[in-house]
Amino acid sequence: MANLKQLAQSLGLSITTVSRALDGYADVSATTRERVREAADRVGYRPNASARRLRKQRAELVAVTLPSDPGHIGPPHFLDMLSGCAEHLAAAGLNLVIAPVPRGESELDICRRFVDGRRVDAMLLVRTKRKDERVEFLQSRGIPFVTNGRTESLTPHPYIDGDGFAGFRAATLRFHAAGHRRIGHIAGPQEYFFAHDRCRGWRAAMEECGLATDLCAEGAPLEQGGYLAALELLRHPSRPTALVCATDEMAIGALRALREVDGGNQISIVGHDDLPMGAFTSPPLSTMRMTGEHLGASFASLLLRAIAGETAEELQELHAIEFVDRDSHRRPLRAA
Amino acid sequence: MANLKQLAQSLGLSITTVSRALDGYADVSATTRERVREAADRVGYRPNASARRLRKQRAELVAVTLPSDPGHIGPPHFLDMLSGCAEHLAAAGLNLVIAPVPRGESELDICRRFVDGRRVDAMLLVRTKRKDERVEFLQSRGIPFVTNGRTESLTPHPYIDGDGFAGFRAATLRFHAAGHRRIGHIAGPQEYFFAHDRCRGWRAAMEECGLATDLCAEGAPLEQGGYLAALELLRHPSRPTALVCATDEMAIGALRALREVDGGNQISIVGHDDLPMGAFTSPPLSTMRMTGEHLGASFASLLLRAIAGETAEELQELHAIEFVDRDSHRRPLRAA
DNA sequence: CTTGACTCCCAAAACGTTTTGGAGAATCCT
DNA sequence: AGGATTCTCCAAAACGTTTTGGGAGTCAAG
Repeated sequence: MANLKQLAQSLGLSITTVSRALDGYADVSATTRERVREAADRVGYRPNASARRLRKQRAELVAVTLPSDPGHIGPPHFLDMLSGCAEHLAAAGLNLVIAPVPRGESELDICRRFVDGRRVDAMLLVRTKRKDERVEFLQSRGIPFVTNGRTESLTPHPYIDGDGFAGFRAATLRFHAAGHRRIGHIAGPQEYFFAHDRCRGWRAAMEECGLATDLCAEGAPLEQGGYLAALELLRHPSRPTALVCATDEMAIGALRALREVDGGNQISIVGHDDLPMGAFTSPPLSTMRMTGEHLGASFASLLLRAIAGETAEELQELHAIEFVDRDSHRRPLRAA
Repeated sequence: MANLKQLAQSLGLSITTVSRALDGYADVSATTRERVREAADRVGYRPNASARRLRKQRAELVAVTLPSDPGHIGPPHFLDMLSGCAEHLAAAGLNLVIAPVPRGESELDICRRFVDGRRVDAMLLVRTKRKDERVEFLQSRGIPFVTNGRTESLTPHPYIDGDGFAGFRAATLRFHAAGHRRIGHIAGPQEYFFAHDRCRGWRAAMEECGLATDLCAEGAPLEQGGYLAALELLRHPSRPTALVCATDEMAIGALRALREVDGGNQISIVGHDDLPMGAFTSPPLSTMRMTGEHLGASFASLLLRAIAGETAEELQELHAIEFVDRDSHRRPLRAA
């Protein structure tokens, strides 16, 4: 409630001494240190954050930009991730501000505002694109940041990501091993790294198996996008018998398309993200997800290490993808 | 990139003039104003946020505490709500920081830290309890805040909430009108206002219809809580034929219990929240939700008005509840 | 020529903290 | 006793902005 000056006056000490006592410096005697601390507790003194930030030239803040483009925000785990991240950051004295992108502004504008206005010490980026202007900007400014998702940036930067290539390759190979030969891919917008990475994984597997890679349709990473893409693949002269979908939401849209076209249950399907609702679709949606326990904490920890000055190469976490097998990936394979 | 001093020097002006030019004061000539603005643009000058905050005695920050108690955080819309809220606040120059509660600390501790450390100008509270110590604290400090959910606080405070009482009363009456006589309620923890409010709505309807109110079981507001509560009600000598559940998650748990006990499909059920996954349960879950378009924006707007000094009474928004009818509320009613 | 109003600008204070660079007193060593 | 060392403490600067309270200069009216 009070400030340092008043507290110092009431104790008959200088501002300096009170400040140092509270910070536990050794150059104030144990006696006065205790006296100061007790008085501070009694008055409920808390240093004024703005003043400290100005003096220490640190904002004690980190921002994460929330993409608002395609209707909604990431998987439902996303808030939990953010929350875990914020909690971990808070333990290091950093608060997390969420920065949605208002219409008419770009994510780059946001970064600029936060960085150049010295509003934050570091940034968190999600939904990276293969060529991501935010990354380029932050690199040019030399401000610490971690991305959730890789980019194709030539100079390395810290990230945390799932190995979509390996995951989608494995899923495709598994379909092949189960006898499928016409395996389609429902892809997300290819400017996003994750979408392109997953697409590459599918393509790699198909080529390893000597199969054609024409059964691929791209759509918005939403239910509707998956629906439309699936309809497109179903119109193909030789229909797919299995579908590997870039996201669960798209997979759910694809399920709707399958139901409409042939009553469903004919075509195997697998998604990615492990959305809770996947457990309730019919058939229950088989899916994949990034391994790892406390992703939010990892994210935060990478950022803290980046702030501490570790080099980008040490700060790249690529997590394996694991299958979450339910039912949709093992529809009976009928002869063509 | 530069600060006011450097910018002023490079222009041969005083700091004062540059500052006032940028803020558009009338006491600097149009000519110099333009000159300053153009120079500022060229250098990419942005005022240092910490300095401004210190001087203006405003943190330009708002915090929302994220409850971490029961495993996860609110309905999935929650992040969208927060995002909309943050966007609206940002337009007024306020940034939203999310403040999850670390283990070992209470939400009250968080409020204290943020408020007494002058880290925020206002607060947002979610998941209110009937008697909420955070509300009491903020009221005692006189800092603006808005809650998402009402409380039983004697002195009024700004809130935005759904009319759970009316919604659950209506849902119960509808079951009664459909011929149900043994209508059970699966309640959330009664210390939460929303849970108690919804329970009261059910109870009021039952009493209006002259029905006993003993078919009520309380549980954690999670799938498992609903499951256990449903099992409890199903053990009752005269089983319910319909179930009104405090949340969709609990309703989904109840559906699982029903499936296990009698193969499901015998008992009508309705939840609240309109979780996306409700569309995929079997039977598809009928539910309710708060009316209103941009809840996040409303939330933010209430807060801005609170900061502007409007009185609490003008800042209470109670939204009607609307039904989202799918299938689970109209199971055939069999004779007892 | 003086007065008052108006225009454009600025020096300095203030916000509340942290940190620098000592100062004075006590203690230790020789 | 005298110098070196250690222990406590503090005055003042600094962080970068906004705001206060004028100060010159110009112009028109008296």
